[in-house]
Order: sequence, then structure tokens, then C-alpha cells
Amino acid sequence: MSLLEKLNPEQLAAVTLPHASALILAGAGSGKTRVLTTRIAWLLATGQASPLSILGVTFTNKAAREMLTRLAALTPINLRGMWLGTFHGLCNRMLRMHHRDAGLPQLFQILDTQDQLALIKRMYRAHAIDDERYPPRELQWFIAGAKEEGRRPNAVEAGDDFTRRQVEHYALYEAMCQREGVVDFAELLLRCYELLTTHHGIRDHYRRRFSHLLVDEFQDTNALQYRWLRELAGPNSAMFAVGDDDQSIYAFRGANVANMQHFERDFARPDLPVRLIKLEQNYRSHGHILDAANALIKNNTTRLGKNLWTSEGHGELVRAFAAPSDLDEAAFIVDVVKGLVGEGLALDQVALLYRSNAQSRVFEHALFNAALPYRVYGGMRFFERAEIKHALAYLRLLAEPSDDGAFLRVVNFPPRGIGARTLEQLQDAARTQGTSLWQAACAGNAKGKAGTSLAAFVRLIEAAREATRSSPLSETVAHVIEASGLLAHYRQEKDGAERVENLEELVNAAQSFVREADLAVDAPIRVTDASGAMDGAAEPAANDGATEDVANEGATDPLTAFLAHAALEAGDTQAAEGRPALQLMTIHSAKGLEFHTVFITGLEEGLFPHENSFNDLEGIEEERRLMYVAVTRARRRLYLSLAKSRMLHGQVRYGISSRFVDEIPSGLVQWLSARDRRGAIDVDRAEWGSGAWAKPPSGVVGAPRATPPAPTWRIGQSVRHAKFGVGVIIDAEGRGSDARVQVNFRDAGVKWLALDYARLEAA
DNA sequence: AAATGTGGAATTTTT
DNA sequence: TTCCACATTT
Repeated sequence: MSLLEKLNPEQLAAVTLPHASALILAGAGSGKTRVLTTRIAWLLATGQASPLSILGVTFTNKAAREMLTRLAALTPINLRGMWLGTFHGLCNRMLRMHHRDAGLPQLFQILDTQDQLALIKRMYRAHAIDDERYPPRELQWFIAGAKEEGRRPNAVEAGDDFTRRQVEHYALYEAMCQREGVVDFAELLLRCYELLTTHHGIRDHYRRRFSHLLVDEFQDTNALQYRWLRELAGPNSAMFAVGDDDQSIYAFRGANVANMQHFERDFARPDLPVRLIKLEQNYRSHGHILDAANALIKNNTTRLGKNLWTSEGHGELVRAFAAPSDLDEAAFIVDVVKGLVGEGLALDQVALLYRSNAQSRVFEHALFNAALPYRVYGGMRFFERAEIKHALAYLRLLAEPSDDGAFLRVVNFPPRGIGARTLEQLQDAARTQGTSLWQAACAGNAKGKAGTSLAAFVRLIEAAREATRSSPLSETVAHVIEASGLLAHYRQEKDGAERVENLEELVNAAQSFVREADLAVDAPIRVTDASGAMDGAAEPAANDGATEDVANEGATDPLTAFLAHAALEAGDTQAAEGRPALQLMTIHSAKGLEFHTVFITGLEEGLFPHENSFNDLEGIEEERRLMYVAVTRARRRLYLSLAKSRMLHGQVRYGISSRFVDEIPSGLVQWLSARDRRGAIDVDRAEWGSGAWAKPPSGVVGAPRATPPAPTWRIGQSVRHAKFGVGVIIDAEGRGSDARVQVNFRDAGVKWLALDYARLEAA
């Protein structure tokens, strides 16, 4: 079968395992996604499964999308009706369908972390809770932790007064969420888990349906996710779990590697032991890089045990550089990158990794001055931006007026003269009458307050709802951002242009959301079997449970589906730029990616491994796994760098080299001196044809210089502008096509100029 | 309601 | 140092 061609023996064994649960230990770069998708394609091709009987679970939407794309290329079978998504997405879908049994309103809204914190603060105010003694963030963490252990307030053990109070706050929080019809991320999972444990009819329905469960990144599952999976796995289901204990780097947010150890015990059946397969052949990196990774990770004590190997050559040695200061470290990297660019390496094949986000500053500064294009990952995502959250809040009010969080967010934004005292009165009224703010506002209106600005707000929302009643989603969005005054507000704000663009982008996002949902859907598919055992409830196979609307993550109307989408998929950090750029990111966000060349920076004790992990062995071992992830991102070339001194919290700190550098055998490492900063030494000429190296170095066929001969601008430099004359650069911000400099012109005064448009010359 | 000041903290992050 | 949240001022 052509599906199975080119699989190595272990991959082949994994893909064609018989119907039993299996744990696939898939090392970095061992073809994990390939095995997962080929397994599904093979199950479909051999008729062992239909798309309806498969449940595929990932952690990120990106991973789910990638699996679906690759799967579609492997099989001619129509994949509609297959459940493939994130834990949260799948739970959302199930809860929408069984909202009644789950005790939720059909249009329940999903709180992201920001919304959740805002709700907690609101609760603190309503109940006069001391936010000094019980910081809101701590409660947020406490609640998430409890839910991830599957504990409701009554199940949390409270040994001390402080914890007892936190539990009380947790209970208040729950009551508030329930009243407002909102669920946080952890709640999606817990509610769904409880739905399955308390409604055996529903549970058995899904158990019968999903004969094959496949889970990606199994080492990242938390306790609740693990229990959810166990609940869904019926007596005849096969669980296919893929993961790598050596790449477990999310313990701090509840991931529990021990789930891998328990797997064999928990998923074995008397007659069917769990199959264990190790994928150790690496298709990504050259030998020296893998040797370094293997040697490093050997220092960890709790491992299932794995050793990566490659049939490719050894490749280059790992290069290391100890810079006198953080500035020199940045300068070193800039020099090396310039050399690589000169050799024709595409810049987006180079990654600059660091332990914590704050470290990017120095690099950004140096790269900006060197006019090297770069892209920083992390930071504000699209759906998290304030203007987008505002627009979404208006939309939420249209969908569900009793959403107090949404109400408060926009009732006076843009400012419309609804002050704090009005709102306090309103909140009092709502509290005493036990209604939502919206209802209280409407009631106030009825009492002859039609002239107030609050009444105007109510009319605004009602008019918008009326005007968009039968509009397509994107028109609803367009109408709302206009009618709410958001667009006008940002248009007149001096730095509002980007926000206006984002709001316009939201309309596009709505449009493509609808388009993609349409593509993914035919008619709703009936899946409930004839026995109709949707729980023993009196309801005749309730219409909210019997059909699965494959679109819109199970929601019934496009607006609610879009709002769920916005909460569950926060979107990209920033739009990708046109030209290739150096990739800057934390090691955590590099997981799953690969690059021709990787720089691992800041290799100093205290930074990496981070000092907060010094206390216990587990902490250090997680840091070491992080280092392992970093090393295994590199295909061909790996640089390690450290700074003997660096500016930290406003003070110079002198560091010593990270233990992780020492744990790499010295025979694999070539230390560089400041002299050979150019780093273009020992280039393996065999590499020139291999894709990553776009063109030969001589620039014969117009080698794409990632940096077109753009001049380098520095603060303090004198420049000339065609219209404004001569001046001095006094500040700079942004990067790539957003890069701007502030120039103090002799005659024209101080101005901000976009480098892409203002044709500045050195003067 | 915007502007300015002050104090405190400063891993990692997806959903 | 730099960023943020929050408080106070204007």
C-alpha cells in the first residue's frame, strides 16, 4: 500500500498496530505527526474505521489544522464528521450539544484568561474581598489548579484558614459564572468530564462511537485531560497516544508526564496489553547535534529512555561563544547572521531562542540597528487586543444581553458619559433584584429615565440587534464596530490607525470563519444510534443532543460559534511579513518547529536553567528538557551563547556558564573566539543544494539578500529628508515594515517617520 | 476622562 | 531598567 511506503520499521509497526491501545514514544524529529496521520489514513483505508468513529485530540489549533491538512492529502475519504480538535474545542462542541444535561445555557460564553480575571475582580468588588491578602491572580491560579484536579469547591481540602477562604472565593466565583452563563477554559474540560461521568447514556454513546482515540503530545496532558480520555475510552476503544517524555516542558501549567507511566496500567485490558513503540530515528538533525542532545538528556533521572540516531552524517560541530556582555552576545549573533545571509541562507531558517521574553530586547535593538529583518513571536494575540475585545463584547451583548462582563466592558466605551456612580446604582439595582445589569438597565428605562445616556446605550444595543437580525456574520460585525462608535473613536485617536485596521481585520476574520465553516459542513449529521440512549432522561432523545452540527464547533448560531472561536483560538501574534525574517522566540514557543540554524542564547546559571527552578530536582530536569527541545530544533547548525555579564533588573549581573553547556561532551563543541565572529567557517559545501540554502554564496543567480542594501540607522545619526531637510535621529521603534524613527529636524521640528516610506539619507 | 505619578515586580503558555 | 497596574491629579 502506497500509504505505508517509506515508513521505517518502527513507524510501520505503529501505523499498522492491531486494535489495541498503544503508547508511541516519539522522539524529536522522528516523524510523529506523520505516524499519527498515516495511522488514521490506514484505519480508514482498511475499513477498520470511518471518519465518524475517530476522535483526534491535540493541544493547539495549529496542530489540529496541520493534522487535518496532512490527512486530507493521504486519503480520498471525506473527512467531514471526524472529530479532530483541541481538548477545549472538542469539549466545547460536546457541551453545546448536551448543554441541558451539562447545566449550561445553550449560548454559554467562553471566558479567556483576561475575561476570567476581570470577572474575579468584579466579584471582589461585589463581595468586598481583600485583594491584598487574596490577589486576584492567585485565586485565578487556585481555581484553575483545582479544576484541573477535577475538584469542585466542596472537594478541595482546606487545611488552613487561607485555603478555606480561597475555597469560599472559588465557590462564589462558580456561582457567578453559572449566573452569567459563562465558562472558563478549565471549566470546559471539567464540565464535559462531569457530563460523561454523570450521564452514562451520553458517555456510552460516545464510547460506542469513538472506537479509535488518538492523542498528540500526550506528555502534556494534565490530570483532568487524562481522566477525560479514560472516560471516553470504552471497552472496545483503542487509544493511540503519541508523546515524548523528554519534551515535557509544561509541568508548570499542570502537565503531568506521569500520565505516560500510568498509561500502560490504565489502558491495558486483561487480554490486550498496551503496545509500546519507540521512534528513535531522527530525520531532522545531523549527528553531532543529536549526540549533544542525547548526552544532555542522559543527565535526567526519570525517563522512559530513548536515544535519537540518524542515518545522515555527523555534520558540523556545535559552536559556542562566551561574550563579555549581553551587548557583545547580541553583536556576535548579528555578525554571524550577516555572514549566514551573505552565504545565501534564508533568514526564516534561522531561529534565535531565549529562555524568557525579556531577553529579546537587546537582540531586537542590535538587529534593528543592523537593519536585519526579524520577527518576534509571543505577545498580544489578535483576539486579545483591547479593540478586538471591545468589539467582541458588543457582539456578546447582542447574542446574550445578560453577559455582565461584556456589558461593563463597553457600556462606557467609547465614552458616552456613563459614569461610575450611574454604574454603581445599576449594579445595586441588579443585585437587589437578582437580575443582570442589562435587565436592570432596561427596567430603569421603563421607569421614565429614557433621556439618560444609559437609556441611549440600551437603545443602541437594541437597534444594532434589530438591524443585524438577518445579516450575515461579517455584516453584523461591520455594523457593530460602526454603530458602537468604536471605529469613529479610534479614527480620531492619534495612534489609533492600527486599531482601526485590526477592527477591519475582524470583519475579514468573521468572513473567513463563515467560509471555512461552510466548507467543513454539509447538513448536520445524525449520529445517535437507533437505540437513542441519550441518558435515561425523560426527554425523548433531545433535539439538542441527537444531531451533531459539525460546523461551528457544535454551536447553533454563527455568532455564538464565532465568539467561541475567538476565545478558543486567540489568533496569531502578528501578521506574517512578506520578506523572510530572523525568527525570535522563547524556547517554549519553538517546540514543534525546526530551523536550519539555531542560536540558543543566555546560557548562564540563573537564566537558563532559571533560578526559580533551582530548588528541586524536578525543576532542573524540566529546564534540561527545555534545553533538549532547544537543541533538537536545529537541523544543521547550532550555536550556543552566553554573556559573562548582563543587565538584569537595572543592575549588572555577572553570570557563570550554564551547566547545560558543560553537559555537552567537549568533543562535540567548537568554542569560538571574538576573532571568528563571522562564523562562516567550515561551511559544509555539500549543503548548498539542500533547500535551506537558497542560492550559492557568490550571488550568481541573484542570490536573495535578505537585507537589500538598506542603510543602517542609529540613534544619534544625522539624516537628510527630501522635504524636511536635515536632522538627527532621536528615537526608534517597531521593526520590519513597521519600523519608524523619530527625527529632530533642524527646521521642521520633531517627526516620526516610517522607514519604508520616508526616503532618508545619511547626512 | 485624560494625564501624570508611584510602587512593585520582573519564567515559561495554550486553551 | 522597564513595564505594568493602580492611584491621584488636573
